[in-house]
Amino acid sequence: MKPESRKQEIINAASILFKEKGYSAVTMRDLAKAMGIKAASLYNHIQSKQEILATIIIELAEEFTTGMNRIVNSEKSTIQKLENIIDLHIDVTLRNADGLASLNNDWMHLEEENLQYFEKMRQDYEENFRNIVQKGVDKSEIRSYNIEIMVFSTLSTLRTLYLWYPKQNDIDAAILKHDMMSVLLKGVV
Amino acid sequence: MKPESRKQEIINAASILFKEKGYSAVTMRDLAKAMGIKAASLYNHIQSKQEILATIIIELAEEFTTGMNRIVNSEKSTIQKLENIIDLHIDVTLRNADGLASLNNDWMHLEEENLQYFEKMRQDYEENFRNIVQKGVDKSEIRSYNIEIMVFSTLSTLRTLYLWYPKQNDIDAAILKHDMMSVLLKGVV
DNA sequence: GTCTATATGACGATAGAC
DNA sequence: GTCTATCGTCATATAGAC
Repeated sequence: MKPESRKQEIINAASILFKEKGYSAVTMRDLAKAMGIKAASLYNHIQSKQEILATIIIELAEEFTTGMNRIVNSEKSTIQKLENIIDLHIDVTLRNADGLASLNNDWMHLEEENLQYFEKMRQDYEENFRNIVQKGVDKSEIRSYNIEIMVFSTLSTLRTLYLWYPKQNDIDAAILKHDMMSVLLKGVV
Repeated sequence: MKPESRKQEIINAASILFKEKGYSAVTMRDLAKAMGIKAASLYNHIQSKQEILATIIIELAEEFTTGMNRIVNSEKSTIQKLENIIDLHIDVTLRNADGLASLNNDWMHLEEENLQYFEKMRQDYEENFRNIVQKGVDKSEIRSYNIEIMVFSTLSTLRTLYLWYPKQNDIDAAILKHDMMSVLLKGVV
């Protein structure tokens, strides 16, 4: 275990609570109680409740953006790119499943610049995904069903991994990746 | 247009607001403003904010339960049953996409009996789904990937339809059903 | 770094006039 | 059926002692 800063401990505790009840329903008193301190004491480590949410979401969104950019710029086949995207989602989910709940369900409570920044990253991510699938169809690497439905279907599954994976006790990450690729790609290839 | 009761108008307006910001972040004052009246006036038609949430969610959950029971008790092949489940989700989504946001994201804010009732229905639904897939694998009607992953993947996509379908302008319901079946089932059959 | 005390405002909901 | 006025509670956040 690396020693965690008090701020990071707060963010981790908040991620769990936000996952259970959502950002708006979690109070600073709830969070303080989970940390074993009083609400006022939280403000020695963080500036606001909003800052906690932004830290959780923006960090994760940037991970996805970085990962997707690397995949897009790689010289790989469409199938390999899709495999890398599945990999990316599974890796992030394993590392921070709790935070992904906020990214998926509470992004609309971000304020101003962070909201715009997040929405831009999400839009770019989806567009990159769509372009990869489209190019695969053009090159006859994958079947030509409705592109939107293929993109939507795959992304829905990957985005919901955070809800499902922590409930599976004894499934190995490597096996998960393999089976996930089979199920998601066999419908497409 | 059928004439709607004032209560139903409130529930419909609430469904839209809950979809946009989530149950906890929507105030009775927000809802009243959307209706063009004052917050206090809402209470002539509904008993509480909680009652609105419960009405939205329980009604939809019962639709899914009824539909699933009919499918389970039918004498059809596994493939046909899966097609019927996809049909069910698309039909409910077309009829009440806004309400499905609450069912998916705000069920944890239900209180007492309604929370238990909902959780029981959801658990039964997933178990019925899993049993249909399992039986299909046993009878070699569908491929034997990891059952949990197939169930999770399909259900994730169907449950997220409410987010995606309203954004697609000109896609016909029949075409949607057909392509959705292809994408979801070809990965399985 | 945590505490007590508190400022300031918003929340869900009710009472009673019209 | 809608209004104004208001109650009691809880929200985020700050000030300042220890």
